[in-house]
Amino acid sequence: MTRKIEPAKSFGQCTSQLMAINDALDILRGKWKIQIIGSLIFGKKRFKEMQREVNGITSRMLSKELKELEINELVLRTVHDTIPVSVQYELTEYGKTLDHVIEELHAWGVKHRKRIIRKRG
Amino acid sequence: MTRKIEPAKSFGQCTSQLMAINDALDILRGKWKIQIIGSLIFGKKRFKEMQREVNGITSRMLSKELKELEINELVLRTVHDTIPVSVQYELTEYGKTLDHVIEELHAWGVKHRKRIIRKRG
DNA sequence: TATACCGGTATACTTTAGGTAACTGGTTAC
DNA sequence: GTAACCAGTTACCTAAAGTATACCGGTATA
Repeated sequence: MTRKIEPAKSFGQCTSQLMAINDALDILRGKWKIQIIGSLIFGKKRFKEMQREVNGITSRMLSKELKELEINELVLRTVHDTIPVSVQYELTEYGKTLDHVIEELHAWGVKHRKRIIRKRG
Repeated sequence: MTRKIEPAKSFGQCTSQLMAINDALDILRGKWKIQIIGSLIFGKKRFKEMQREVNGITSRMLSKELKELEINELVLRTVHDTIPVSVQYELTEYGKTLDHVIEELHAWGVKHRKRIIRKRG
């Protein structure tokens, strides 16, 4: 579940910096979050559509993760009044602000991966 | 992952991008990693010194996490031949390359925290 | 002699993340 | 009428992460 955001404790800037970092990490943490965000980057998707795209995810996990992302206002869920109902998920503008974070994670991850592979020969 | 990456990419490219991101996240994963790195940012520290600084961590967890960081070459462990022995931990140059990632996480986390707190009133 | 610091281990326990599989209520197509 | 698609939910289970507590050999302090 999402870690509860706690008020800054009195002993210093450092602690509140750590909390901010952990707030960010909490949102990206878990096996599926980044993949789900990734699958929404190029546009709206329906539930089953995402389940097909995000390899190996069960409906239970997809549902759970999407709820968390929705609570954090990174993802918007829209129910269309068709018959049968269709449900669209999309990144909010706010969700898109994760761009830079993901970009940095990616850049570092690529370097790290190269380094590890080099060591192994 | 961002818009500068062309939409017409293969599934394979996407997967390897996800892997890189997850490689990076894996290293920062867990309750204590960032705090430990944080406590080393301003210089070398001894084991107990870190345990005092990283609030609430047990020696078991600190030991475990430091080992992982050492294996990933982010932290260097040095045993000094004093009596009794003292052990110093420090960030490697490689470890310091995480600073951009951490900076982005921090920047985003701060905004997120403000947003959430504003909503609560 | 007792106490506390150092850098950790060992053992046992609880909590959480995530997986499995079955099922819901509705709709459409064969 | 039965099979399949949609958008999920429910109950149960396992493995990993994390906690609690005690302990180790060695040294230093009172």
